[in-house]
Amino acid sequence: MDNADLRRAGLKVTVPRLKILEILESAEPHHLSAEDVYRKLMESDESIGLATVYRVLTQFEGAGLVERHNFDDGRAVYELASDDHHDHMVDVDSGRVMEFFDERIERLQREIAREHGFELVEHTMVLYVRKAKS
Amino acid sequence: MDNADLRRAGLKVTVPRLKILEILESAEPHHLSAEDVYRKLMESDESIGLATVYRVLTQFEGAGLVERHNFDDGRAVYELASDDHHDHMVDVDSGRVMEFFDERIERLQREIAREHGFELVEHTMVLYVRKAKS
DNA sequence: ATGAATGCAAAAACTTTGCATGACG
DNA sequence: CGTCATGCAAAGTTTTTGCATTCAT
Repeated sequence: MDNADLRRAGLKVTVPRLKILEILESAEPHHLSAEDVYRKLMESDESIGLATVYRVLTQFEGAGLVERHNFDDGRAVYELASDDHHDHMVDVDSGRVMEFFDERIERLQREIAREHGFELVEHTMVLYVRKAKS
Repeated sequence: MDNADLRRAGLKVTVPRLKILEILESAEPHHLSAEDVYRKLMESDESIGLATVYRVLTQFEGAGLVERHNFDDGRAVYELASDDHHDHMVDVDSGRVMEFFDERIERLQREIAREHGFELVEHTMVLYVRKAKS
């Protein structure tokens, strides 16, 4: 029920928004840059402007439908906001991005924030890794 | 002995490189964008091109002299690589960036990588926090 | 002297904006 | 129908590159 998701976010239901939502849902890997989304739209023979892609992604982010991350190569990537928070692990050799969740990290982060007199609002964590030598 | 640092990195000792190194050393806060560095150079009446700033920062990064981070606003910031690794905490209300180090986190990250069959090369972690309500 | 480094300007990459047209509710 | 959304093109940002000149060793 993507329609409902959009309405709930106060956004009109339009073809571009539905298509982009659909692309984000079926994306593998989950992380797409605006260009990635645009390219996939082209492949599906949709004539949707790149500007619209940016606008829609930004709106989606504002509405909490997607999350925006900045990996260390400097371009923004978007990913559908699922309820299950997770962090990222990047294989520096292959560039492959993996997702993982570790409760110990989550707990520790909240604790560290507290120890400094703050409360944790959110966090980003990316582990750059390499296959362990066998 | 910045001279030695540069030579050790295989870089010729030039005015731009020395000046930029100096700026990074005395920077408060530690994190400067290329523009920030450029602006400070202008203030010191140095006529060094912005392109050179980018080139030098990139070289420094390659040489391990500085670290590059991408905070969530999308522009790259550079910071002198000190031996003491640390992570960052950003106060979402004030925008203030703080540094901290926590061995428990470091250890846990290595452990998580290992559990997934990888070895940790490096990592970035930013905690977005807010002052705890009193 | 010779290769590396610089400055400038031009270009590339990424993202945002203005405006007229078209679509949603 | 009124407004909001879109497409296109133009402009903004940030970063990179080409090339002639200058500098370090």
